[in-house]
Amino acid sequence: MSDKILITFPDGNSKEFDKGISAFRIAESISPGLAEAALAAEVNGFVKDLESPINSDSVINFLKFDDEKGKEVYWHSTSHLMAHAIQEIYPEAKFGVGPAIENGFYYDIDINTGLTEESLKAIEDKMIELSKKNNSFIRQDLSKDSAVKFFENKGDNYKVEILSGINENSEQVSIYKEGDFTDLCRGPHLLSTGKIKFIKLLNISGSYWRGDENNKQLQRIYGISFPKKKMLDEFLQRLEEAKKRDHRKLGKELELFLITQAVGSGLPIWLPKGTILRETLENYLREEQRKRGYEPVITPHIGNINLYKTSGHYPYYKDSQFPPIKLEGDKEEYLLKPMNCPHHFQIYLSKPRSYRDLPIRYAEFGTVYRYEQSGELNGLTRVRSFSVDDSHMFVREDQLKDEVCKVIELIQVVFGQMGFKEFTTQLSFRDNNAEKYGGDIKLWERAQREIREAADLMKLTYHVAEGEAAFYGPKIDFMVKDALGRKWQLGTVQIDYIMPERFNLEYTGSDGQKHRPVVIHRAPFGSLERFIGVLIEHYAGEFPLWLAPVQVAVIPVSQNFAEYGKDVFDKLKDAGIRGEFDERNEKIGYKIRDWETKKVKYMVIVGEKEQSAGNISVRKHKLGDMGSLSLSEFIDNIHDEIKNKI
RNA sequence: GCUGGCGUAGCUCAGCUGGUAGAGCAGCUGAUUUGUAAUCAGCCGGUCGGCGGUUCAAAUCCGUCCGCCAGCUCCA
Repeated sequence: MSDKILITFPDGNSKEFDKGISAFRIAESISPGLAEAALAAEVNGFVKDLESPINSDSVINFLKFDDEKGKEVYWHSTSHLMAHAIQEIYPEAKFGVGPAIENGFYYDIDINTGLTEESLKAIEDKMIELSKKNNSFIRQDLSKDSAVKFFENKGDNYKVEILSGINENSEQVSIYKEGDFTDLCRGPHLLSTGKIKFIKLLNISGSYWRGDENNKQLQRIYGISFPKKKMLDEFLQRLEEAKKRDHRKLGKELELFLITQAVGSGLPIWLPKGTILRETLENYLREEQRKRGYEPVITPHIGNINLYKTSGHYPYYKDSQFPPIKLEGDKEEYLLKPMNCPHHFQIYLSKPRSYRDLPIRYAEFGTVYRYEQSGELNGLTRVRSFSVDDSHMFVREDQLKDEVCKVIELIQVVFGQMGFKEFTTQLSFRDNNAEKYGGDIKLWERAQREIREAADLMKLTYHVAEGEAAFYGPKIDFMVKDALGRKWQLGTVQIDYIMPERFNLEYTGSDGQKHRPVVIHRAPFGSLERFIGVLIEHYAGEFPLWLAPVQVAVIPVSQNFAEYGKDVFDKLKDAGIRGEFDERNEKIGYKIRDWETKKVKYMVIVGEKEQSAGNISVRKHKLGDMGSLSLSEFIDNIHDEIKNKI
């Protein structure tokens, strides 16, 4: 057997090395720069420590900080370093889990002291101190039993619990030691702590052990780290920028919506400007739906509780509904509707249906009410009253897939129009926990198959999330991130074989027999509130003209030109353009600044020059003075921009 | 719902270890009549989130409730 191995690099070149050589030595042999920058190595597709020996012919790829997998190793190692620092400061600390996440890392710890901002600073300082010691991360493989003994001895009962959950078959586990700190970990890690240079601990929060609210709540510290100061600064800068896009802040500044205790938590009020935005979106979707054969309907905001007992929602979601309204001296109870479907089913049931009638597509911007937990409420993205751009479509079995494809097409059109390029698509399927779901497993399997086939036909890139289905059926969810990187579900398509049975929905087939339609629940926006919340952040409040509540501000240079300005303003208004006339007694610089901060796209400025020439000057948001042109030319341009939804 | 943080004028915020509130912006009034991101002056504006308590005295200390923020849990 040869004591040489052949190492192949990403560029296709290969080179011989001694058997058992570490990835680090290979990197060194290429260049000191690479050895310095490499954080870990991907050997035949597996991420490994740089120190781990390579014993056979391999394909190797060095991971640096700009690789996602490299970052993961970097941040994971930082979480160990943080745990080490915590152990130094709070020797009684017990450790939960501490993974790398999308932006940084966290560690869950159990200590008796409540952590504060100052404790974070202290931990941070200690981390820097430990990093300077440049301790090596040393991996040790050992049997599960001795690992259990080790952590029992250390008093780390959470680690012991993790070990007891590790697959019976795997006898070997690994621990990593760095200075005086040892942690259960499958790795891989950096060579040493000195690689971790710039650290920021971001926030503290509670988190239930193993994500179960019946367990003890641990303290979770989130943080991030970088090899270069500039990267940390840029990251913090981006956080600041993101805060400026926050829809709660912009919603207030741009006077789009209001949430006030006087009305109630999670009950948003649409201000005039926000209402323009919302109605514009609604009208846009109405038109897209009209083209696709949807029929608008309108239903009441409350309904007899029996509707929801029939549907099965009431028992499932009793706790997250506003309590029923009981009529005095009457046995009847009404529910603020938590969803629109049962109402729409009544429309279907209102007369006999033939196979020729299907598909039937009822659409409604229906406002629903759900009593969300107080800790969940969040601006417009999580509220207690929201309006679903809902539709329930009743289709024959043979029409189902085609109809789902049509819905996906509509969602793609809508997201495309809004410029949402970065959204994820998730197929939400059931898991094995039968209690969570209603209906026959055979129907579920069929529905999941249909959904997957439709998603493939429409060339969606998706991932499957088991256990994320609704209780009545699987769904396709379209999710978008907000300014702070939190994922929100917007559009959704759900297949439902169960409600049709519960409500005894039927149609007469060509064979003269009764058949059961399939129901599709779908909403491209999802909820108007959430969608607009995310949209505000997406555009940072700088809406495309067709959506902008104020499209043009008309600003006379001084009050001497107010009359001419008013005339221009009236003509814009007659042309259907949403404008405001700024006749305040202020200097022009003041007014320009004001409209710039309000993110109004066009300012029309008129003074001596314009009045005598009979034209206008245009200033564009962020771009400045665009020169002068005739009013009619300007109106044509604006009309084009609105029509083309640029 | 849970853990932690926060709650002072419409907005953004100051107010040290207790001595009963302050700025800028916004608003109003007046002067100015202005040329592409803040003209000047004056005025108005707060039961310091609510309720209890400690104290001669509470925005400040304690308790409790409410709300907001971050995360966890939940999400038809």
